[in-house]
Amino acid sequence: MNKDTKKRKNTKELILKAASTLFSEHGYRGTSVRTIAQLVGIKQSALYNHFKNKEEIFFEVSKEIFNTPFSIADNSLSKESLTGKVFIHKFAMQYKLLTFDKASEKMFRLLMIELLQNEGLREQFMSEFHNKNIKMLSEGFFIMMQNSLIRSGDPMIMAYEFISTLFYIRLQVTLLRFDAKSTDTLATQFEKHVDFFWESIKN
Amino acid sequence: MNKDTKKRKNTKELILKAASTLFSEHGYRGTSVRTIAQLVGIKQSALYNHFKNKEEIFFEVSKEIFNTPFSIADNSLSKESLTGKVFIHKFAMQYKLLTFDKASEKMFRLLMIELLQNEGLREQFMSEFHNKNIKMLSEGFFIMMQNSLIRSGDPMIMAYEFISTLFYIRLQVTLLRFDAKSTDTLATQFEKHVDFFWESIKN
DNA sequence: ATTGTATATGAACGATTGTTAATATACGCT
DNA sequence: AGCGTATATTAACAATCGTTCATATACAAT
Repeated sequence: MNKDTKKRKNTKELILKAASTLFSEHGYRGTSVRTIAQLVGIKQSALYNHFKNKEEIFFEVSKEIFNTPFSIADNSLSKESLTGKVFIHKFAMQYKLLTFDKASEKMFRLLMIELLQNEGLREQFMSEFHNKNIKMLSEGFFIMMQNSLIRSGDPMIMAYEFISTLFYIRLQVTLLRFDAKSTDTLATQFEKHVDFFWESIKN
Repeated sequence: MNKDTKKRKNTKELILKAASTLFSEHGYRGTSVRTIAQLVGIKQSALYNHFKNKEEIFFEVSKEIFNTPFSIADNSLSKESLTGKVFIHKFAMQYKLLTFDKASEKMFRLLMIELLQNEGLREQFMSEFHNKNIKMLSEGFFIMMQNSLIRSGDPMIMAYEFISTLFYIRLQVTLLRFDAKSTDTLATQFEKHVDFFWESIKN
């Protein structure tokens, strides 16, 4: 009774959880409302007590993709960036953490699967995933440059160079883990990238 | 009569062309055999005179993805890599060319769309797109190192750093062009990457 | 206890899917 | 000219899709 009550209460959340799992494995089109309902343990018609339609379920799920922010807050940036290599190391480790975090991984997979099928997702990818990081890193490198911690150059180019490798490693990890393959070879890749990159820009 | 004859003759090719366009825009699941047939100008049942089923059409199309090799042949590598920056510049320009080439772009889109839905594509991506390039570049950097053209270090890490940014730019270009947006900002990004990278490794 | 509300089920719908079979048409070959 | 082969059409199929509706059940509030 008590269990049932509890179960009833959070059906909506269970639906979202099931849907996010299925969407991140088979995409929007590859996931049917019947499969979602089955994973929750209800019939498909019951879904419509909680959501208007399939699209709304996907929309709710996809909102989760970009609300896992990097923990380096913008205001502490100028202080952080004075630490030079520590700053970029910290950033890379955050990135690594998200790469191997189960929930983040799921959302990253969903993003990759639907990136070319969903214009809204593309725009969010550009603004939240790319521009935001480029901006933050550019500012960091600019400050480092002003304090002669690194050689002079275009901070945006540096940001590009730095983030692109992180992204590439993440994509590879995601692909390997999707097939339950080992990511041992890539385990230290993030750190190696930080080392190489810092050698490239340091004064 | 003559025209019709010609049309008849290459229906199979027309199907593949139509299918590759549709698959690269809407993915495998998002493309129906009726839509393919419609684009060719025939009824869907006629497709089955040329292909066993939908999957076979996709398979034939996807074979095209990885058969656009980089023109830098393996045997000329050791000679090429002695040119140092010229070598990596050449490589990057090849990459840029493919990025903006219509046919290559289409195949790259298809690859990205189906990457997480098709295990075979993932494996090919890893072996053809990743490992092959890493290997070629690693060997190049190794030779440059032996000839003191660049600073010492792990050639594979260098290869990683070099290819990841190229890939990241290509992905961005592909996304922007998918929405018919301008890629002006990214036009010189490849060259800037080469310059930055060479500064990072040169002796 | 009764009522109202929220949530579940079962059944059905129209649309679309990939595929097949019977049939028609056009072409090259002898 | 006629025959055989290749390729087209028309029609239908079973399956699956997202969605709706009438109805049943359980819970909270009165």
